[in-house]
Amino acid sequence: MPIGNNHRKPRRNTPQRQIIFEELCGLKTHPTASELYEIVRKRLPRVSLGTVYRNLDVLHEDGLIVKLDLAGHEARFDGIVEPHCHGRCTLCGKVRDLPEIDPRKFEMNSVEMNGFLIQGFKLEYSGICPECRVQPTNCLKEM
Amino acid sequence: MPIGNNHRKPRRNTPQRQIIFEELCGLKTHPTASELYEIVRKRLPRVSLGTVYRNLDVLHEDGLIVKLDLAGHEARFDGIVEPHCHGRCTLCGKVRDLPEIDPRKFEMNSVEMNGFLIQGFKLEYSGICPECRVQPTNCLKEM
DNA sequence: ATAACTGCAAATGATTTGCGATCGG
DNA sequence: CCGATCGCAAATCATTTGCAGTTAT
Repeated sequence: MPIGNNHRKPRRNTPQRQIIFEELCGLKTHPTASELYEIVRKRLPRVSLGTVYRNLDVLHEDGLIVKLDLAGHEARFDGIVEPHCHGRCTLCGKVRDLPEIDPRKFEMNSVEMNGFLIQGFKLEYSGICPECRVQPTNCLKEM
Repeated sequence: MPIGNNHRKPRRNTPQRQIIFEELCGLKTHPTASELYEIVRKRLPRVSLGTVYRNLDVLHEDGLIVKLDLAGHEARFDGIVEPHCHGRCTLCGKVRDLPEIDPRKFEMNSVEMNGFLIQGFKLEYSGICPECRVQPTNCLKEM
């Protein structure tokens, strides 16, 4: 398959998918799959956790929701797809929305954003490594 | 317990811990616990995976190694504790060391660092949320 | 029709933990 | 000594998957 294969797979508009999407978008929090499952269950008592996982995958794949893989925790999901950052409170553990990165602030030790006192950050790049730029084979040895 | 409780717990210098640490520091890659287990096993045939996990925890807790919780993957470990960033290749999946962040480059769409073509990044803050700054109780409800 | 989708239950895979034995300080 | 640590095995926890029945298009 060609690079950049964005063939949208055929999707069906099932009530499960619709309700999972609706409920997620109605939240300002960042629920885990299980938390969202409990919420969705109120409207669809027979829904399964597997269906929630599968639909979150599909919605994420289609760019309709955001999947947050934050350090050392289960995945959390966000109905807001506009680019923004997240911060986890070191005291209560909650994940908060934070405004888009302001690069100049990284020079400082501790800055404030929307009342959130930022003490640290973790930055993870993605892209193409030197080897794969030359010879894009699957070299899945040393990670 | 007081904030900033850094009581160093009493540690014992076991051969297992020593060898796990040595082998990790001797690698330029970022092994998972299982990968490191296989390596350590060559010198300690009777070591258990649980011991590797427990020692990696201890070493991380004591700041002797770095634990990488990269998006959607098992944890990887790094013997280099000097601050630096990591990038995952979207083609081969390998994790690479990258130089410390250069904030100005974030303005661009695609930049290069040490031959690694950076196409995206994920930023995760940590700090104190507005509520906890006022009333630092454990409010572990909505995350 | 037919392939995407569902609920259910079992499987998976990473990590943690209980336990009785061991051993470092 | 004695409690930190070990090996081992079982447990846990999030997530995925196989399957047979269902349903959207």
